[in-house]
Amino acid sequence: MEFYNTLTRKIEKFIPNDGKKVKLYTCGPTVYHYAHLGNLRTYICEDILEKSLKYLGYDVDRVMNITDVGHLTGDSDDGTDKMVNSAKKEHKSVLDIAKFYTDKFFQDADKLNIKKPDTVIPATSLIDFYIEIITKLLNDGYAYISGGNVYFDTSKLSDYYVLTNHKEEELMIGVRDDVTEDINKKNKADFVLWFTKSKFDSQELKWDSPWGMGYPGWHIECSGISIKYLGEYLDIHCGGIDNIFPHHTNEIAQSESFLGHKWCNYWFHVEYLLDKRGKMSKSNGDFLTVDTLIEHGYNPLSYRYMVLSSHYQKGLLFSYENLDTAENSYLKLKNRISKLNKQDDTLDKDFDKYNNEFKEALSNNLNTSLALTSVYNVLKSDMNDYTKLKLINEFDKVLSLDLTKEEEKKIDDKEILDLIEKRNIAKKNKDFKLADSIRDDLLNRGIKLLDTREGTKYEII
RNA sequence: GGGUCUAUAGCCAAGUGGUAAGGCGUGGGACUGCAACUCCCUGAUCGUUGGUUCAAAUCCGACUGGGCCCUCCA
Repeated sequence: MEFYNTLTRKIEKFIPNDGKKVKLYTCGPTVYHYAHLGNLRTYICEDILEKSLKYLGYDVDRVMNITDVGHLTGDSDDGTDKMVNSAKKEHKSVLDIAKFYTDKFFQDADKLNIKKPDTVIPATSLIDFYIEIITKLLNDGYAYISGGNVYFDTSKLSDYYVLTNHKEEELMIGVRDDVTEDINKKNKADFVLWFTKSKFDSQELKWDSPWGMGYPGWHIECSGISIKYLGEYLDIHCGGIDNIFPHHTNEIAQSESFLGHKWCNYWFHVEYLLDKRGKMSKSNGDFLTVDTLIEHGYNPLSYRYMVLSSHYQKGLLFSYENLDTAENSYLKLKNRISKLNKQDDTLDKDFDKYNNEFKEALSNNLNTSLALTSVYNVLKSDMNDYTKLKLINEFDKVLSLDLTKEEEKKIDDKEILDLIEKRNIAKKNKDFKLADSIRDDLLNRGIKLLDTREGTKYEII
């Protein structure tokens, strides 16, 4: 298995710390709003990573956090936590909001066949441990108190910028004009570990700490949750590319200073979903969600297909034209598969050959586009249908496109058959007007007639 | 300004030194009363430019275009 490691900026062979056991951490959602399709692209790719590792024989232990505290608002610097903002707007408590959006997130993920990680931890559940980490960092001289807050001192590290290759002198201050410089910091890159006083004072969630009532900084939760649930040595840490700096950079700084050794060997980052205006985000561009797809009549899995047909390291342009293409391809593919004969047969000797081709695609930096091609290659091969179905079922453990799942028919079969019979009589009498009107009426009800050599059949669309 | 990813047919995209997979669409044909479905056929010298090599889309250099990051973001 090889994939691109942001830490070394190379495609590398993946070697876990402990044989076939993989410790995988993924940054979870900030639950103050719906997840948009861009967010979900990352989770689809991470889902593929987890399932690929398992398919290739690894034992994966995966943890995801839920950020239910401490993320500032981005739309403007108006001094409220995003969670608090939403809570006020919707007249609910902060934790109610968090629960609502957490549930919604997993429902959406489920519609895209994204498996829920084994362990999902809300950030607010581990405050004591963050305090423990911060206390040690203070004692060891990696942190300092200033203006009532605890800061991480980045000058104590020789390679704070490992992940980005930045040079501190070259960094611009205040790139975004809605952010003001914090005068309590000793160094430009220092960041807050614990807030007791901040310009953002309307935080509702506060906890007692050795430094006073307050709340944790924006990066400590991932370090804390990861170390607590996956131990001191992490194999892979995932997230969207926007997390590389500062979030993941800061996680490395605080985690390794706390642990006293290298923490995580592989960093896996997923590129953006773009629209004509640039990246899709909560404050820019069209805010598209799974519900948007459904409202427009798309199968959510068509979006998954679209994501898989691209590569996680490439920006993917979202447009309805591209989605139409994906849906069309996806439905055609399912249709071809549904025509395979389901009778038992002997397993073809080429089973392994195609299975290995699929595994190689995954091993090759998670080449999902090639993995999809494997499905087409199987369909085109001269193996028997039984073997084809068996292979496609195996592939779908990773692809998760419901490739062999038949739609449920909830329609009165007898009524349809009667109408088909009526249409056939009309056709025989060359009353094409009546025949076509029956066909159109059924189509409007979502029933498509198929005139085949074996007679007229129908399918639900 | 610095960093990072990226550039293959109308669109998505494979290719990891030996003269361009696959999917969708388009056009043509078969099938059909007409259509849909299905099947067959159909397309590109790889952003530009130097270099290395017997040989480069693939390696090296320069340039150009696009995305993103530089304390909200997946």
